[in-house]
This record gives sequence, C-alpha cells and structure tokens, in this order.
Amino acid sequence: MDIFNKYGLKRTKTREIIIEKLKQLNSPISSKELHSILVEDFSINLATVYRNLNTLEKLNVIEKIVRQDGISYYFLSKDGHSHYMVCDKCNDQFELECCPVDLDGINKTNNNGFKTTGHILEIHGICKNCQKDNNN
Amino acid sequence: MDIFNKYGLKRTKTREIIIEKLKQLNSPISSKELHSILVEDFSINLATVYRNLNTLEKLNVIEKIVRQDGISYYFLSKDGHSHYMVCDKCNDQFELECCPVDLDGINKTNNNGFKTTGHILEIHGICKNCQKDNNN
DNA sequence: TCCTATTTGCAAATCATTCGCATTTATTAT
DNA sequence: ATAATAAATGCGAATGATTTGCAAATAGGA
Repeated sequence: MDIFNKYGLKRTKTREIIIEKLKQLNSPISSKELHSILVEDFSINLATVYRNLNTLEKLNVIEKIVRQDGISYYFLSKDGHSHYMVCDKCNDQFELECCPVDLDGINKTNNNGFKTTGHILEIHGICKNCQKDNNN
Repeated sequence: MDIFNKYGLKRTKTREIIIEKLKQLNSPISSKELHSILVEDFSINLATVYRNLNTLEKLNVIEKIVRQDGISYYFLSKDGHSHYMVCDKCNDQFELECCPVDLDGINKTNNNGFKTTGHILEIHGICKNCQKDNNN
C-alpha cells in the first residue's frame, strides 16, 4: 500500500507531476516558481500546487525551508538533511557537501535544558558567475 | 554627528523608543509584537514601526532574521553575529553562546567558487519549560 | 522663527498563502 | 465494470504580513 493510501489520500496526477518535477530539479523551489514551470505542460491551479506541497510536506515526502526572502521553498526529502548556499544576486543554489553545524558542541556549551530537534542553516554569498558579472 | 544625521535622517522620538525597547528586550521581536508593546505607552502607528525597523536595518543599527514562520524578527546589532535556539512550542528564544558553524570547513569542502558573505542559523527544539508541560 | 526635507498616521494596495464551495476524480465496495 | 463517496481540484474571495501614497506634522538648520 503506498504512502498516500496509508493516510487516506489519493494518488493523483497532480501529485505525481509535482514529485516528478521536484526530483528533476533537485533543488529547493517556491510554490509559485514550481507552478509557473508546471503550467507550461499541464493545466494546474496555483492553489492546488500550494495544497499539494503542504500535503507532501506533512507526509515527509518533501521538506520546506523558509528563506530570508520570507518565501517557502520545497525539495524532495533525502536521507539525512541538507543545507544550501544561496547567491544573493541570482538566487542560484548549491547544496552543501555536508552539515557544518556542530550539534554536540551546541548542547555542551548551552546547558539550558533546551532539547534540540533540528536546525535551519543557510549560507549567503555570491556565486562564481555573479562575481565576474560585476553588472547587476 | 550622529548616525541619523549622517544619512540625512532625523532623530525622532519614535526611533528612540524603538531602539530603547529593542535594547531592553535583547532578543529578536517581530514588527507587530514590538508595536503592540509600544502602543501600551506611546501613540505609534504600525506602519511607522515597520518603516523604522527597515530604516534602522539599512543603517545596520539593528539586524533582521526571517524565521521559519515567515515573519521578520529584529534585534539590536551586536559585535559579531548571533544565533538563537527557538522553542517550537512557546517560541521562546535563547541566544547561542557561540557560533557552531564551521565556515572554513564549508569553503574547503565546497570548492565551487562561491564567496560566502554570511549565514543564517536557527536551532529548533523544545525548551526546558515546555518539556515538563506535556500539555499544549 | 521660518523653511524644507523627513516622518508620521491612515487607509488603500500588494504579495504570498489559505479557504470556501461547487465540481471533478480516485478508490472501494457492489 | 459501475455506483457510491471521500478526497482533490479550480476559482475566486479572504487572510495576514508588509508596503505605499498622500496629506498633515515635525525635526534641524538658516
């Protein structure tokens, strides 16, 4: 029995193409961006994209990160977690090879009884391309 | 000459009380929360709070962080940067003693020409209090 | 004190996201 | 395969945070 069925949800065409596209992209994308890519090939409503991304996130099929622009970005869940470098000029993204956060250290140094469950890290900077293009 | 003057801006009562309150709080706060605290004692418009927080951020007097709830939080700039643990239940915040991100490691491991300028880190978890209160 | 540029208050606009509701569709039992 | 029904979709309206236009108020210099 598949994951949708398990929670009384349906395996719809919309969900398939959303998951498929996220797999292709392999990089966080916003609801609106994803919608505008999908409409090129399918008739699909923006609200439906929002709803499905929310659903898929609850099922842990995808993950969400809210960037500093205040917008939610979604990507297919992977084993372990991932972080990204984001170019401040072109918004291009690069996945980090590994997680550079010292979790043990955090709990040792901050003995305030806080039980950490996760973390959000986002590296900002300028990508290779934008460093040349001094325009913009 | 003070920093406002330097940029052709005025030292208004509003700005003074905003800075004063952020100093007292010493912890990131949203525009709306700040406004609702300030209106208790002063007549001040929400849009004015938004505008001033934006202005102060541009002057680097304060810093902004967009949390996973999609809302902007502001706090007085300090020497060096700071990160916070945020309780997923009560939203209480705790400043980290030090930055647990291995920046050198990042640049060594990810040799993609990206020039890092900064990073956003947010630790999620459950605070001491909310761990007892199994209610909520 | 007067002048002028900056601020403020207020209401309307914007932008991302969510919601209500009627219609369509995926499942499951028949 | 067909009917029954719960979930999904489209569409437009609602929401909530934040911004903006504009007229009135105010700070700081002459």
